[in-house]
Amino acid sequence: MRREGALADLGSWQPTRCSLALAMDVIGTKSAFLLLREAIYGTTRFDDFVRRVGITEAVAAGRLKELVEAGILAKQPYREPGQRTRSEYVLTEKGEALFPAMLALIQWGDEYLQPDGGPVEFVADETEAEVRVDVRTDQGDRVGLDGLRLRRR
Amino acid sequence: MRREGALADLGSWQPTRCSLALAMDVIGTKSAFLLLREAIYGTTRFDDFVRRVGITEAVAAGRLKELVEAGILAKQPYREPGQRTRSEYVLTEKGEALFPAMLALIQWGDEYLQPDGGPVEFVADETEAEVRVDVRTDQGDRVGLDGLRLRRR
DNA sequence: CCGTATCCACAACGATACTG
DNA sequence: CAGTATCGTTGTGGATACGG
Repeated sequence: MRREGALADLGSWQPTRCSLALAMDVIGTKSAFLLLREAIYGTTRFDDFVRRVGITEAVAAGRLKELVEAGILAKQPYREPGQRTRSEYVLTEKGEALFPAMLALIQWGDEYLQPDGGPVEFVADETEAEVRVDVRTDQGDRVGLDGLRLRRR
Repeated sequence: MRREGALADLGSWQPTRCSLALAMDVIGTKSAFLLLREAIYGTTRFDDFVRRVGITEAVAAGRLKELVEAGILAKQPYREPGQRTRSEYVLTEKGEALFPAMLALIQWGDEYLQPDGGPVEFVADETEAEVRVDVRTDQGDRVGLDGLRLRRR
């Protein structure tokens, strides 16, 4: 694979326009990633985020506020019958769209950082089929880094 | 989707065993992500990493060393005919395995953070077909966060 | 249950200068 | 080309205490 040549062909590269750099400006901290993992796992309550992620309330409050401002989480008041009003943080569509990225990182960790694979996996609700993330062409063929090149849009 | 219930069913949760937390301990900085993006784009030389990522030499040197120690990059001396010996940083198999995660983040940024989509895209070398990353069951059906649940391994 | 307020430690990063 | 050295600033996060 001659990706370097392919990149050079693209000419001058604008780091500020890179989508990954923009993404990391929004979610580029460990705590943000772990909060998002929890949100994907279904956690919605402040207290659960704090306990399950293992961060302090101050950090959780700050990060959650940033994620809400970024439109990734929505903070909604709700009231169970007979209870007082509480807050919950739920993923927006923008937030749910991060699921492939999160799952890809979890999968990578399962495979290369865990001695015996990861502790949990996602399965389809009915069929129990395990779900995985991978890279495919629009024809549906799975592809790796070899055999790819960059194209300017 | 009742993921919260599904998670609660899993009982006590060990944050330290989470693959995402382990992954973030290794690549959990903005500069690490951007260096990996460059490596995936085909960059191999110190100087190019510094210029294209837009970080200082000190940061690049430190991060690259960590990525080498983590087994994600390999530092190799090489010599072009008639030139002096240089160093290059190439992705190991472990490093290449991060491609789906990186592409997923880039895709997310393209879609939600860029006004007109991202500046570049990956295409298959021969067919020119655009490649994308998504989540599927092992039967090949694309699935979203709804309709999934967690299962303990 | 859902946070805020302070203080502190350290990690991450930029700027600059310098070396083989 | 491929780094190292030093300095200063900001970001990130832990600990603790406190309030609606």
